[in-house]
Parts: sequence; structure tokens; C-alpha cells
Amino acid sequence: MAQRTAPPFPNPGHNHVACLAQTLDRARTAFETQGLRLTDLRLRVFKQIAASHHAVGAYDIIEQLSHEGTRLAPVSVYRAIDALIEAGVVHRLESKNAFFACHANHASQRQNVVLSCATCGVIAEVDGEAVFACLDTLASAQQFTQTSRIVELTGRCAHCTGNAA
Amino acid sequence: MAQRTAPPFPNPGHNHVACLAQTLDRARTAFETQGLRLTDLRLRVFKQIAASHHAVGAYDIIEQLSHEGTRLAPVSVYRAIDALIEAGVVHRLESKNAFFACHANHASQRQNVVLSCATCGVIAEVDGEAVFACLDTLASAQQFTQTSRIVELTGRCAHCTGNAA
DNA sequence: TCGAAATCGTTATAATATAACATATCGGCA
DNA sequence: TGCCGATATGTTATATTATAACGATTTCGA
Repeated sequence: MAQRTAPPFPNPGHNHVACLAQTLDRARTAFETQGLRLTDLRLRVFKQIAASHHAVGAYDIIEQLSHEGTRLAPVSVYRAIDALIEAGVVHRLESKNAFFACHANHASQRQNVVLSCATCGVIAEVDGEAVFACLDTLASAQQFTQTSRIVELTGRCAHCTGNAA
Repeated sequence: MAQRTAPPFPNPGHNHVACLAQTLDRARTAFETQGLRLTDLRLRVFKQIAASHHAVGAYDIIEQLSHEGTRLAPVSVYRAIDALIEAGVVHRLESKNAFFACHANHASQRQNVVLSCATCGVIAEVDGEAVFACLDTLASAQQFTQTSRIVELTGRCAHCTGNAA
């Protein structure tokens, strides 16, 4: 049967074990199809980032992984994060200098807007086709050639305002 | 006579002395109309930020101001920057952890998209009404209540690609 | 002119990120 | 198989960005 697409903001009671397993699978696939190496270190770092739907700091990851035995040097973690970002399975939350796992399907991936709930800390990505089309128009009007864009909203998610459907 | 609005990306040969004077005037007005105090420290910091159309780091400001005699503590500069941001005359460039002067007219101010040229370093702000309307639609579709937004494009400006009109 | 609020100074430290160079591992290929 | 170049990781040091805590000073209205 076809798998249902998870909502951008995960239901508070969602099955995160299954969700995480799928996220790991997508990451493995992403590395494989791009001919990149998902090494043990990168996998361990990714698991920490994907463990929640929050954005986590590099030093939080070091702290968490130290509970598994070895305390990594910051540079090791940053290098792993760089590789994960390169592969597209992790994104950087600029407004918080932190990192979050991409829970979107990389195959059908479009450009996403990042929504960050200040109350529960959950990060969601939603398709931003219309927004990015507007930005393209705006940039061409200035004859500006884009190389990267950041579109992040901070606020309160539906679950936190009690508006959950 | 009515003053001509400066283009988002200033012409390389523009009269920056006059441009800066206008920017300072707008800052003074912004502080005054909001009942805030544009103190000597804040003014000195603002002058450094507004000295170029680039985004400058807090420690660059400390360095520049140290040439005028006193070496300020980081916290002093950060507090001044906070006040300038609060007054709306300075914005933060999230993608570079740096700060730039707002060259838009605060009175008629709408929400702006930030364009950052990776080649010449110039920061421009352009009206982003359409973009922000899209974002409003996107956010309501998720029942997401926005409190702040970041929309930053990085790339190459027309002057740097040789496309200048 | 008194007093509360705002501003600024001083010191210390937290939090985030990278440079430089050595060692180890992987994977193709002679 | 064993070498080699490329990639990845370890190690040490340091750069960069930002804030905490507390006291002194200034401002401005009552």
C-alpha cells in the first residue's frame, strides 16, 4: 500500500521510531545515489540530529555522543555535519545556528520554507514553490543572480496554539 | 523638490557622503519618533555600520572604533547594536552573523527581502510584499502563527555580473 | 533635587566554528 | 595482493560570535 506522507509538523503522538527508521533509510539512499559515503561517524551524528524534530547545536551532539563513550572534537562533528548537509539530509537553521534532519523525501524534493515553532521547538519544512517563484521574480527585477536562499519563519505551530486539526 | 529614491543596489559611483548623511538623518528621526535615545555610543556604532553598504561584524566595529581612541568591550557594542536594531535602523544578516544599516525609508517601510552580493559584499533591501503575502498564505495553511521571518538571498548583483542598467 | 530607569563600564566566560597538520581507512588498479 | 591516491578522521590550538553578572554613571520626569 502507498505510504502516507507525514504532515510537516508531526503529530505529537506520531510513531517516531518508525519515522526515524524511514528518515535513516532516506539518508542511506541519498548517500548511495550520490556516490557519497555514509560513514559510521556521519551515521552516529545523523542519528543524533534525527532523534528529534528539533534543531540541535553541534555541541549538543558532542555532548550526546559522549554518553556513548568517546568525546568527539568539535571539528569532527562539524565535518560530519558538512557531509550530511552536502548530501542534503540535514539542513542548517540559520536563525539558531543549529541543524535539523530533513524529513522530506529527497527524491521528489522541491525547495522548502522552514517553519520553526518557538514553543515546542519543532522544525517543519513545507513546499514553498509559490514563495520561491516570487523570489525569482524579485531577483530578476534586480538582475540579481541567486546562489542560495534562506526562508525561515519563526512562530507558533498549530499544536502549540491548540489549533490542531 | 522630491528626493529621488536610491536604487536597492547603490550605483558604484554614488555620492556616499550624501547617502550617509541621509541615512544618519533617518536614524535620528527614527529614534526621536519612537522616544528612544540615540546616544553617543549608539551613534558611533551606527556610523561604522552605515559607513558602507556591507554587513559588518561586531568585532569589526570594535576594531574600527579602537582607531578613534577607546577600545570598547564586546558587550558595549552588542548593546548598541541591539538598540539600533530595536529602533529599526540596523538589521541583522543571519547568514553571516553580521549587521547592516537600513537604507530604506522607515516611514514608508514595508517588509523587505535582503539581497547579499557575494562578490562585492553589498547588501540591498527590496520590497517583498508579494513574497510575504505568499508566506502568509503558506503559514495559515499550516495554522502557523508567525512572529518573525528571515528572507535572505545570496548571489551576484547586477554590477558584479556586468548587467548594470 | 531626588529617585527610578536606562545606559554604560568592567570582567569573565559561554557558544559557535575553523585552521593546520598528522594518521588512518577505503577502494581502485597494477 | 599490495601499493597508491583520495577521502576521512584524529589532535591540538585558536578564531569568531555572543552573553552573564554586577557595579557605576547618566538621564529625565516628578
